Amino acid sequence: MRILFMGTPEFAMHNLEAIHKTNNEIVGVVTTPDKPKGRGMVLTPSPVKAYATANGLKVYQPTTLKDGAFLDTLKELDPELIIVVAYGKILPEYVLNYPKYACINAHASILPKYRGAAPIQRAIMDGDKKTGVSIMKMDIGLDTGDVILVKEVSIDENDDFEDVHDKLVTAGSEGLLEAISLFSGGNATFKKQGDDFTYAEKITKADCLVDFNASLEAVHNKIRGLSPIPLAFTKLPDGKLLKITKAHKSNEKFSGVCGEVVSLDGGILVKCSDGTIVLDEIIPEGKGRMNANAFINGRKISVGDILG
RNA sequence: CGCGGGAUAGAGCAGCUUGGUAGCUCGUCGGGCUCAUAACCCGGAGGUCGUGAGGUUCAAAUCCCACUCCCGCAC
Repeated sequence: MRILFMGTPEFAMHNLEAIHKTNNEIVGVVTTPDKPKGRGMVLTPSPVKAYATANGLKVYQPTTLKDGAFLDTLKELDPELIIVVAYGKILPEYVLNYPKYACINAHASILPKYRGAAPIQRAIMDGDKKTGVSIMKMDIGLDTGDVILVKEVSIDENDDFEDVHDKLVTAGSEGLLEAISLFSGGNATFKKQGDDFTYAEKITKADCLVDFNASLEAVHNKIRGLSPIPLAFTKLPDGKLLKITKAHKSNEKFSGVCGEVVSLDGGILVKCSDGTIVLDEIIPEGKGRMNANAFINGRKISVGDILG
């Protein structure tokens, strides 16, 4: 099958790789233009572009699809199926309607829950026990298309964003390959999503600030849902930022106020409303990641300090 | 040339402002105490202070210059 792939981040890159390894023909790869990124604002290609380039696939990086100029490229490549995974741009109707089969999209949630930008993080932060990848036929709306199939994965007690992300990459690749064969066999079916939807809002800086007045469960969910990127953080008494990369729950109870460092035995133990969160690995402002003991040994924190 | 921090013992740091060859916490090794211990006590090993047969100086981890690498923020 002649496939046009559209995507940008790492998640999409892995899906592209999975499809590329099958005998389907990838007629082109569309990704967002290179952007100045990172320290020094170096122009950096997207993970999808990096993979495509390394494997000799044709890469297209239109600034916009709205002006219709992309239609020429579309005609030239003449894809039968367009697969979109986290591309980052809204597809105009002329693109959606072009391919013989459809434009399909892999979205990292069990639709209609968590439509939008940050489905994985939101699911973990909400304490969900499972999530999944939905393969849908795209329409004009945001993640509103009819669902073709869903692959579920579990969210385990201590999974962080990266763990779930990796599970979803695998599930997503399987789902896409399955969908491709459904289309080629003429067996694709579509199911309306219904009205019971929720949105997974983009993660903001405010979402990343840990509130130790919340429950231990909520604090733990936030930390793991945001690790290893963008990372939950709190503030040290001197106002410096302290990002938290790994933490676990403790049943020990301490007296004190929420956010207080109640012990340094085995990690940085911080009191929450109904329990104690143990910070295992952190990133102090201006430093790299280090385990809690290293930070403690460096005499940067002591019992009684209030975080937040 | 987006903003900023950093490079000192295996790890995390102090010392640099007011130059005089290095210190703290942990780990590690040996010994002791103990029924026992990741606890406690005693002792030891371990550092070209990122690079430059650079500059200044009687003397540089410390001041000046160049370079390399690492990291945080922002995006």
